[in-house]
Amino acid sequence: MNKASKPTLDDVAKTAGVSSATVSRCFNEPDRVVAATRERVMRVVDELGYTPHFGGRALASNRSNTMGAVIPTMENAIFARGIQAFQETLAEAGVTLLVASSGYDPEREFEQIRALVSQGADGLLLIGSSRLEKTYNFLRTRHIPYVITWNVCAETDCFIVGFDNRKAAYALTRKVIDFGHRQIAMISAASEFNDRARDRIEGVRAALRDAGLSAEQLPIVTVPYSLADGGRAFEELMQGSPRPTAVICGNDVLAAGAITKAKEIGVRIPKEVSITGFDDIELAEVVEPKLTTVHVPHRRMGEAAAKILLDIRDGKTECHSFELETSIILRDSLAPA
Amino acid sequence: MNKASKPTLDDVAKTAGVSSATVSRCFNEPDRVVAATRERVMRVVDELGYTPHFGGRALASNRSNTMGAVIPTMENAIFARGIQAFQETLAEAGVTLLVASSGYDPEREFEQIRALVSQGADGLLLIGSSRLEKTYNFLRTRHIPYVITWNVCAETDCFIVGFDNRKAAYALTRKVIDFGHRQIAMISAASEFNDRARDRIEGVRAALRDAGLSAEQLPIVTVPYSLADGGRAFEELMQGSPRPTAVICGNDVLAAGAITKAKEIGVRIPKEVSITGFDDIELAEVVEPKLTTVHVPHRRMGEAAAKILLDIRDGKTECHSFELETSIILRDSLAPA
DNA sequence: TCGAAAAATGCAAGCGCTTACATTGGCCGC
DNA sequence: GCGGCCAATGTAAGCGCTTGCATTTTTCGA
Repeated sequence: MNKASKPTLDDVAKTAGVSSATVSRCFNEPDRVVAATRERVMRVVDELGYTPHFGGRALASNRSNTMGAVIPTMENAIFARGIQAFQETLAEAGVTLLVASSGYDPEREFEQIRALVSQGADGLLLIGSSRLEKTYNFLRTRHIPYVITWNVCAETDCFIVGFDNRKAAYALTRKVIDFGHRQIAMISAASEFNDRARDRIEGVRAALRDAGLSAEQLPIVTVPYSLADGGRAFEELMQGSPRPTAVICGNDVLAAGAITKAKEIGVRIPKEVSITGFDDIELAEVVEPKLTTVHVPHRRMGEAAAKILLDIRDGKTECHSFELETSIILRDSLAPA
Repeated sequence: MNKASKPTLDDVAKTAGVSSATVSRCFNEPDRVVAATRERVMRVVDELGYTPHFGGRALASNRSNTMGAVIPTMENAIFARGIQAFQETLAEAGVTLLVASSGYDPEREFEQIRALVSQGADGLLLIGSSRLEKTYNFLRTRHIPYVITWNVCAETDCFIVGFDNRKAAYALTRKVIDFGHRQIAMISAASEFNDRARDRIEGVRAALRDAGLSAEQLPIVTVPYSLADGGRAFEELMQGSPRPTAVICGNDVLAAGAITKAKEIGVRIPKEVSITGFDDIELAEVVEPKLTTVHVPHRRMGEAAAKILLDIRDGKTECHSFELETSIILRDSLAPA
């Protein structure tokens, strides 16, 4: 072993006076090696600072102990919590997580998925269900297990751990209407490649319709995902006529941006205008007034996704998709019209 | 090629009627293959949905095109922005990022670093400089390039892209004192394995001392890192006597938690008590009153770290450590005593 | 105490890829 | 028309590890 390079299994084996197979078994099937030998080997492992070479292992065993996740962005707290839980659950099973972000670009998502797969990801966590056809083709022909999160969808041949964005948005809008609001507007993330945003919009529209309000002329401002975007959108809506008395936001970040902007331009929340969010991230409790929003069990979603992927890897087929419940959290930003 | 398994280089080679070496060269040194052949090969690659096997590649070439990052937690926006920038910069160079989180536990950090290295990480982004001796030993004996971020430190033999937490905290405290505050308290993250927290505390103490105030009896409440923690700590401080007129928080999350709690218990900010944060994440502009804080160029830090790591990988040794400047952002949460 | 079964360990063949070196074939100048 | 050179491609030897099977050692009942 060249001292500038990593020690290998063989180095350990030679130093410990055993065969490389025995060293390998110390790592993979410790029970099959007698304690005395195992301890001696492990001592040498420590001494040499040996770490198994991932490539060699993946090549020989055809397993990588790696899962991948492609999320739209890491900057947004909305995904952070779920991914953190995903990672923790995987880590418990000795599996490493590879994270990549697509920047909400489907083409980039495709590339990232390819990259993760060739990195050896045994399975993938994906956000939502709207992606390029070729992406699905790739996943299918390569038999990559994946679980779709953050939404439920019609496709039945894939694993899903999500919640019903449409239903949740419907319930929330219902609540807003029950508070007496009739002039309702919406701030949404771009929905072109974002089924969560699309479903939320649909939910709002459906609730409006069912309440006998015009769903077609629901004012919607579509923006990217930052706080500042939410503020700008809010300002635009305030210039509309008739001015909305309630603004339903596609997520908490946009809602927080809207509230912050409202203060700047002197619109009192919730006295003049009510605002609602979606996700119930920490931010929702920090803004003043506190945000009425839809609580999403992000952590449970991440954990469940991890478990499903691990089950698939271990050949347990009993694992199935399931839908998590959301709930409406009433706080101060929603008040009677 | 079994149709249930991934196509290999040989499958491509056979189908295209060339040798595996030629296919390999199409990927790695396209210029060395004549255009006609290359196109034919690439067509087959598409047809078969071939993706190079990372393990095989890493094994044969001894390169992985992968960098790793170990951060304390993904849940915290403080790291998210910097890591996002890090990832984007790496992606431009065709390098994949592996992220792991340590939960602020040095032992776990060691394990995660080992895991990333055995996954083939060519380099590592690490947060801060306080970690186990054995971790540094491992890094050193294995010749793993790493860059330390989020702080500057005394060690000169490693690459650093950070800012001076002590200096920044000093300047901020100075500012607080200039506003007339004499009863100052602090809420900090646990500093045992967290040099950023420690340096910030030291900076505060030094400023106090230089202003002729007693640094030794600075009330400090130490907590984990969540919003709720910040709130609890604030409540505790408010029961102290004499009651502080300014609370310096170790980061924006704690500060936001403190502000939120202040409202709950009826303490007016900044009229009765001023509060400051650190980091200048989005949250700082959302809380009411807006947070006076230290702006940290997270994105630039992430980008610079990526560039350094790429330079090291490419054998450019000219890259060196550097210190980024922070600045104080005055907002509404700090007012005269 | 002996032999058979069980437990522990060793042997060696790849896993998919890169790459140094060998081979082929086409083109040049003379 | 021929030798020599270069560009294009092929050959084959590993990279570090796992694992089925072979071999050695231990255990234990009779």
